Amino acid sequence: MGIEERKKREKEHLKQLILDTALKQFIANGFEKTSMRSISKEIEYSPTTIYLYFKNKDELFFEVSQQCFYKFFQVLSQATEIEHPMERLKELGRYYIKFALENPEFYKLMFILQAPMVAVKERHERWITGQKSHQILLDCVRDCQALGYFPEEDSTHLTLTIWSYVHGIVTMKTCDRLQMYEDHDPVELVHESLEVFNRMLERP
Amino acid sequence: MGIEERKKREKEHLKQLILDTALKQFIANGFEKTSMRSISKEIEYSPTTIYLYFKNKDELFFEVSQQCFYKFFQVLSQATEIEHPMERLKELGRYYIKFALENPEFYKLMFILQAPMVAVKERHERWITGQKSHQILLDCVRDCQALGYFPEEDSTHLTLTIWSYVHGIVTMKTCDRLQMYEDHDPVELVHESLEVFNRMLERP
DNA sequence: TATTTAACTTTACACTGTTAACTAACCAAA
DNA sequence: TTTGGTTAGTTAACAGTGTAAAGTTAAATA
Repeated sequence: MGIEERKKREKEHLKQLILDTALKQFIANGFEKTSMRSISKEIEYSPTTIYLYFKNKDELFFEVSQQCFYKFFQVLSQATEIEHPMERLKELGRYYIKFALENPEFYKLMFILQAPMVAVKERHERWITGQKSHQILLDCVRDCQALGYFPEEDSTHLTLTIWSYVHGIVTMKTCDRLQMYEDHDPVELVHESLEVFNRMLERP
Repeated sequence: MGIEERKKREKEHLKQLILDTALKQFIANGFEKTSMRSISKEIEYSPTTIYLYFKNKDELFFEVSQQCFYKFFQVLSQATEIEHPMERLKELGRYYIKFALENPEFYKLMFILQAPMVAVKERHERWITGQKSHQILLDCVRDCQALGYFPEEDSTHLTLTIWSYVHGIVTMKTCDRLQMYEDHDPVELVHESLEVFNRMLERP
């Protein structure tokens, strides 16, 4: 029965087209200006067709965020090549910041906007994609501790603390709050601050 | 000419009523569900009346955010009583987190949402209320450095780094991203992490 | 060939921010 | 006292949003 197979393929294809178009408009215009109608217009289907493939806007953007997390994971994975865990930790920070500054709209969707989390909650699903990236950082922290760094700190709490800092500086930039430092270039501030933090990490 | 005085008073009164109502609905229902129309309904004026007092929604919520910053400033000011700057720094962190966890909608408006910053940009205005709170932290950091802590770090960069951490952990909680740590209570995680960070700060 | 099913569209509802045109009250000058 | 202008507020309207319900059309099955 190849017909059903073909139909299933076509359905999957349209679903992917919706996702790709959402992602595309999202990069181009941001979350606020990407609507069910604007997506439907671009793919030349009626707005309500999207609802045959996604429960609602939250679900759609949850799945878009999944794709972002996949890219994010790939970027962070680059750092795993570095052998010395402390160097790897610092490189992870740099890759994290690089990704966030280059893809601010992705970053907001992944870590700030409510939409995807609403979907997670309603599905009673675990936020696996997020956890996967987090695991890279956790492993690195544990490797550092095995070498004597951060003795007696709980690895989970320490990981959260490091992640929070990076998340904080990046969010500050992405949400335009570094304007406060009037005579400083925001991007430069981010990098200067990361260096301060790295020095804090390395103190014995 | 007392008549004009009275009229001016009445105008000011209505403007304040709009602001208060916006703030109130904001606390109760959050930004998303607070609309020009919902505010106008509560104060029993037509929706367009608000536009006689505020240029648009961004301006209105910028002014609401100013009020939030005032409260925020007052909370942080409590810490200035503590004499030892290192103790004061840690207490500032606790007050910061307390404020953010108790007023998540305020916090989002102040540090995450675009609306108020759009207004700041259009006004070509300086973000003074934000700077005022920041100054408390900066002063404290400088006092710490005067006592020999964090030698050779640029005080501005260091302040930004500390602020970024606190902002990061708080944003993680406020934006529901601590769900990732499935078997942990989010609020507990925040406090555990703050302790880790405080220990990092105190290392000589 | 008749009936069911799947894929999609049309229509509609209840919202949103915002603009332009209108109205009614008040105040000052002729 | 009447006229004209200003002020404060309203109504109507536009263009947009997410989404549910009902209707359509073509293909698959009995």
